[in-house]
Amino acid sequence: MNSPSVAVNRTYPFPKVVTTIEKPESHGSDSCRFSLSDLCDFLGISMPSSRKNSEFYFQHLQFKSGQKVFTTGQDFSSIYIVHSGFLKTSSISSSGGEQILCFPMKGDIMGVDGIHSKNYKSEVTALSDCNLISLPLKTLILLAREHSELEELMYRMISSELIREQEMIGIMGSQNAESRVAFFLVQLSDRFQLMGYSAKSFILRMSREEIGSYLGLSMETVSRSFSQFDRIGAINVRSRHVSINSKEVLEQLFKFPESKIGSTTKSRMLAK
Amino acid sequence: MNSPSVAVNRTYPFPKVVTTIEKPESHGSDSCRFSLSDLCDFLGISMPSSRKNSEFYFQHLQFKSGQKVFTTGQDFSSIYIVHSGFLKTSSISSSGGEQILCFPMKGDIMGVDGIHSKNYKSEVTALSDCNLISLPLKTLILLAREHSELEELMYRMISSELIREQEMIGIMGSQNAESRVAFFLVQLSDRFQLMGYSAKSFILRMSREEIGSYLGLSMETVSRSFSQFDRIGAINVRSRHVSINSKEVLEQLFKFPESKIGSTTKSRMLAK
DNA sequence: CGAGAGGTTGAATAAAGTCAACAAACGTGG
DNA sequence: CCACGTTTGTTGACTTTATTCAACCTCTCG
Repeated sequence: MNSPSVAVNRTYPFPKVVTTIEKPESHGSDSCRFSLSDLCDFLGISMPSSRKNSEFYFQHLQFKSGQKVFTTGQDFSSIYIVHSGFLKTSSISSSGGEQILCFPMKGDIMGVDGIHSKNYKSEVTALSDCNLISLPLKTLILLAREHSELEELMYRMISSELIREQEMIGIMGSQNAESRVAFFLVQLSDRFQLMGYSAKSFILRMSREEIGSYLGLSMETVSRSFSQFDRIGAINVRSRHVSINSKEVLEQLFKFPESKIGSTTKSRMLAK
Repeated sequence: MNSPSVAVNRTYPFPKVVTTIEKPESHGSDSCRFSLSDLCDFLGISMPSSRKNSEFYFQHLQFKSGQKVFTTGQDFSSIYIVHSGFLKTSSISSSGGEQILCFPMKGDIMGVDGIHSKNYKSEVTALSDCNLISLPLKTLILLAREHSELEELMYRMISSELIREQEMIGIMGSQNAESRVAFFLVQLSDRFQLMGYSAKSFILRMSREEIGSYLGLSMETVSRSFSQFDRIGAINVRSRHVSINSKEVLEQLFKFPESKIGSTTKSRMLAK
């Protein structure tokens, strides 16, 4: 609970931001400590009655754009919650390629895959300056025992991650390129709305290549889909600036198609 | 804790097995009740010290091939552990198609996606006669509080599910058809070995179509890949009977390829 | 203002999906 | 136990889709 963001930064230096690493003391001390009451507040749950007056602190870490929060194989101890900012989580495939798994933002949980074998299976990189809350699993479990609301929320957040991944598998398994890109835009728009930002107009924090990896497509295909959506008037894209003119059209594009069914299968379905 | 498998069966009848549903009492009572000590034994953990002499039972449910364990949208209360048998979990996509998510077998956990909003997001169907242990979440949480080994195992099992799904996303996002099919075979072989069955020769419990859905491929493509592997001598396939001649070759097929990188990306990687 | 990273677009290619026809396996009842 | 209908799996020919490659554009930021 001492020397806040330094420890993390030092372990996984990132070229671009080396110069900014050595002055974490510039954060006010209250920007590095996050009380239990702050946490409960942030998560929208009540304070545990048993700790109403306890001074209990979590680490509140700051990351610059480009820095890694943790990397594949690193020893696990904490899960992280995004307080602000945008990130990407990725895993390295057997043949060395990067696979983007998700783009965490405010309220998202990260690092759960580290629980299983006590080392992270994925890595997380900040796509913008970020504030994260570090929740050591041991602490969390102890707190959960005396605060069932927190306990339930933990399980629900993890379950929700699982559902998100299931949805992703479904999309990758059955949707064509345009439909995937439409899904991405709708998902992002919904997310921004939930965070209180504009659902109609936003800036992409990730590159076309990262979007492609996330969706299982090549960068060129993502770019072409964007251009196509722009052409039909559903959106306006100008490099990373996106505005959505018709979410309905995007939703149609997302829900309608469905390739890869196999025609034998299809005709047999109709046969009944 | 009464009328064991009936309750589940009655709620989700499956045409094919209707005749076998009405006699669940034929199971001996000890085949329907599964003590805490049995559970700990099965999971490979010690008994909680606080309950060394407690008579505590879980439901031990039997399902016939084809029956559904739970369906999408159904109220959540329990997670399930596979004691024996083979199953499939699937979700229905927005356009009505079935997406297979995994093929649970001995030791696997099912239903975690139900925690988030108190109703299951996927559905589970038995592919063979099965024995499942029903673990009501409430009970499990209470037990976990007084038995940290169980608590840790719970978290680890869920985390492991998340990792499995991440791997699946990686494969769907970046591997070609043959490589996916090779992965499927290797995974299955490993799994059988772990359960003490032959890793070299086994019977597929699922159809080509189900494999295709699982891997994001059409049935025809799966069939062609099988034939191809047979042709090069890596395996022998005869309908659902598979024997593996060279796991090494399959592993190569799985690890090597990697399409969908995008050539622009590729040349830029080399440029550095 | 210039270099380099990031993004777009067209043309060619490869990969997987589609359609169709057939074959093998299964199981049900005569 | 065999015959027949149904379901499941295989294979070839063709089409569609997305990737690949290459050239060019455009932002950004140092």
